[in-house]
Amino acid sequence: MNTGVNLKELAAELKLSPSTVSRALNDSYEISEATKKKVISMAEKLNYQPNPFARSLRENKSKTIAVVIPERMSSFFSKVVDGIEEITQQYGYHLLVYSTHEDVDREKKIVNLLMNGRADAIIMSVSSQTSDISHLTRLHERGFPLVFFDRICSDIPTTKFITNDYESGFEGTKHLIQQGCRKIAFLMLSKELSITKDRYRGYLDALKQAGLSPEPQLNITCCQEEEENIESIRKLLDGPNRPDGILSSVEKLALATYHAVKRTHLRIPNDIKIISFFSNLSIASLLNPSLTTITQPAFNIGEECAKLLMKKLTKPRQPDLPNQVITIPSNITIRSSTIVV
Amino acid sequence: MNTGVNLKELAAELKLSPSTVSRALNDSYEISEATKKKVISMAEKLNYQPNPFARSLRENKSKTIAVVIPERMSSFFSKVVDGIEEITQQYGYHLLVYSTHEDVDREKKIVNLLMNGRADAIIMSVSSQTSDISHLTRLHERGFPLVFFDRICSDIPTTKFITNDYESGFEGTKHLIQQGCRKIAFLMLSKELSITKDRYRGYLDALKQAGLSPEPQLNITCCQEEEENIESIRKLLDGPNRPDGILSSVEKLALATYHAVKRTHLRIPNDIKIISFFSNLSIASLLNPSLTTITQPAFNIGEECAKLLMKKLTKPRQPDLPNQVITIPSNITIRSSTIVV
DNA sequence: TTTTTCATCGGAAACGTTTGCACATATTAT
DNA sequence: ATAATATGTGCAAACGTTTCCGATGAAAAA
Repeated sequence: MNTGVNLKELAAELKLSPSTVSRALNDSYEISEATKKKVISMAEKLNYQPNPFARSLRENKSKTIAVVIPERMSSFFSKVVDGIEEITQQYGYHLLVYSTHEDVDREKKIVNLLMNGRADAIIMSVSSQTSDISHLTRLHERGFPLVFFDRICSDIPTTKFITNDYESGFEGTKHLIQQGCRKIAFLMLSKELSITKDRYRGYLDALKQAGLSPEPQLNITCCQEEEENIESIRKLLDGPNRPDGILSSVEKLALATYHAVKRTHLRIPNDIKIISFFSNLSIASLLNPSLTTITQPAFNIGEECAKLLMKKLTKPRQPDLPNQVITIPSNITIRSSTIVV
Repeated sequence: MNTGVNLKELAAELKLSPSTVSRALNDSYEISEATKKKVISMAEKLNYQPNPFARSLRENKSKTIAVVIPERMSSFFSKVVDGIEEITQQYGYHLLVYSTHEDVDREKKIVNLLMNGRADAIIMSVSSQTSDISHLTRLHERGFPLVFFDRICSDIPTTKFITNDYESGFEGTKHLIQQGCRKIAFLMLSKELSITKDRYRGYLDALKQAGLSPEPQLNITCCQEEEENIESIRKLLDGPNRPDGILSSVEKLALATYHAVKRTHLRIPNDIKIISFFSNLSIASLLNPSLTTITQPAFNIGEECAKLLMKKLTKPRQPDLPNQVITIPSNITIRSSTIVV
C-alpha cells in the first residue's frame, strides 16, 4: 500500500515547517491568508491526506462511532443504521457496525473490544439474551458515551431512544379487540427485553380495559430458529386453546406466524387476526393478506441517536448524555390481516 | 472518557521498561517465561488495553476493513456482510460499513475518504450509477487491497466474487420457457451493472435457443423510487405487448412486480409467471403465490471475500490479489409463481 | 583464565499529527 | 528615539506503541 505524502514532505515541498502547514490546513488564525492559500493548493496538488491514526493518537478521538445491533437482516435495524449514517456522514464520522446475532457473549466481546477507544461512542440495541449488563455499566462508568435505542437498558443512566412501545402495544391490542378478538396471543423474543416488557404492559392494560383476562399459555417466547418458532406458533394455533388474535412484538415473528398459519386450515383474518410491529412496509402490503402493522420510525430513531452524539462529540465542553428516555411515536396502519370484509 | 492504563504506567508498576512489557505481551522469544507471566497477570489486573491508534500508527495497519454496499435494506447485502463479519471477527478485524445508496457521488466520496488508510482493505459492490470508475482504479493502482463482489468492475485487475450470473439467467429464462412463456420481460436496475449484463446474456441465449426473439420493449430499467418502478411494470403489464413471463435480476424488482400485478387483473402464475434473483427465502415462500427464486449464496460470498483478504493481510509477504473472477453458484428453487397447478 | 555465546532486558528512535512556546520582523505607541 | 504590541512562523514535545541496537551478566567454549 503506497501511502501518499505526509505533512513533513508537504512542508518540505513548500519550504515551510510542518507546524505552519498543519495550522494552515486547520485554518488557524495565526497563519496569513497568503500562505494558507499556497498550502491548500499544494496539498490538493499532492493529494495530501492526513494520517487518521496519527491524528487520533494525538487528539485522542477517532471520528468513529460504533453501532451494535442484534441482527443485520432486519428492515428495522437496517433503517436505523441508515438514519445514523445520514447524520454522522455529514460530520465526517465513520461507522463501525457490529452484529451480536442475539448472542450476549458476542455482545460482551464486542463491547470489551470497544473499550480501548477505537470508537468515540456507541449506539446500541441489546441482544435478546442480555440480562447481565455488567459489561455495559462498566463501559458507562468509564465515561464512555453510550446511547441506546429500541432495546434499551433502563438501569444505565444515559439517553435512550424508543418508540411509544406501551401505547403501541395498547392500541394494537385494542384494535384487535375492536375487531372482535377475545383470545389474543402475545409473541415475543425474550421476556428480558425492554420492548417486550413495555409492549406487553400495553397489551395487558388493553385486555383489562376490555374486561378480558390474560392467559399465560397465550404468551409465546420465541428463539433464534425460525423453524422452531413456526412450530411453536402452529402448535398454539392447532391446540385446544387457540387464539383468535395475535400481537407480534417483532417483525420476524409476524413472518413466522404467516408461515405457521399456512400449515393450518385457518384463514387470516377470519379465524385469526394478526397485528405486528413491522418496519418493512413494502413487504407488509404484499403479504397475503396484507399485514396490519405498527410501524416504528426507524430511520428517524437512527437520526436522533446520531444527532445527539454529534452534538456531544463535536462541540467543545459538552455535559454527559442526560439520563432520559426519548419517545418517537409509531404509526398503526390497518390492513387486511385484522379486518374481515 | 477515562482511558485506562498505558504501556508506560504498566511498565512502571512492574518496574520494567516499556519495551520489555511490550515484548512480553507480544510473546517475544527474548523475554523469559517468568516475566511474561508476571506481565500478563499484571496487565489483566490493571485491565490494560493497548491503544489501537498508537499501534496502527506504528505498524501502519488498522485491523479494519471497509465494506461498501449499495444499500443496507437488502437481504442479499445483509447476508454478505454477515458472512464477512463471521470471518474477520475471528482475526480480530473490525468492519467499517458504508452504504452508497446507489449514488455514485457518495461512492466516490467514500472511496476517497478511505484512501487515507483508515482501512486495510475494501470489499465492495458498486452502485448502479457507477460507470466512471476512476476513483476505483486510482485506489487499486495505489496498491490498496480491493475485492469486488456481485456488482464488479471487470476493468480493475483484482479478485471478484460473483455467482454464476450467466447460467442463472439462462436457466431461469429456460425454466420460464419450459413453463410455456413466449414473451419474457427482463427487469434490471441499470444497464451498466455487471450483474445485469451477465444475467441478460443468459436470458438472451435462452431465448435464442428456444427460437424466441428478444423484444426491446420487454426490457425495463428501473430506478430508486419504488413507486415509479411499480408503475413502469404495471404499464408493461397493462399494455398491448404484455409479457407472459418476467425475469427479475434483483430482489427489489420482484417485489415491485408483485405490487404491480396487484394493480392489474392478472393472476400469477396463470397470466404471468415470475422468477427472480432473491435472497430472502422466508419472504419468497410467503409471497402470494410463493416466488420461484434464484438464490445467491450471499453469506458464502461474504465469507470467501473475507477469507481471501485475511490471508493477504495476516500472512507476512503475500502477493497481490490475483486478477480473477471466482464463481459460487446459485440455486434455483421452483415455487408457485412459475407453476400452474 | 580468557573469549564467545546466549538469554534477558533497557534506551531511544520512529510512526504522523497537533500545539505550547519562543522567536523573529514589522507596526504602533510612548 | 526606544519600548510595546501585533503578526507570522519555527522548534520541539507529546500522544502510545513497536523495534532496532546495545548492554549486562551468566554460562559455555576456548
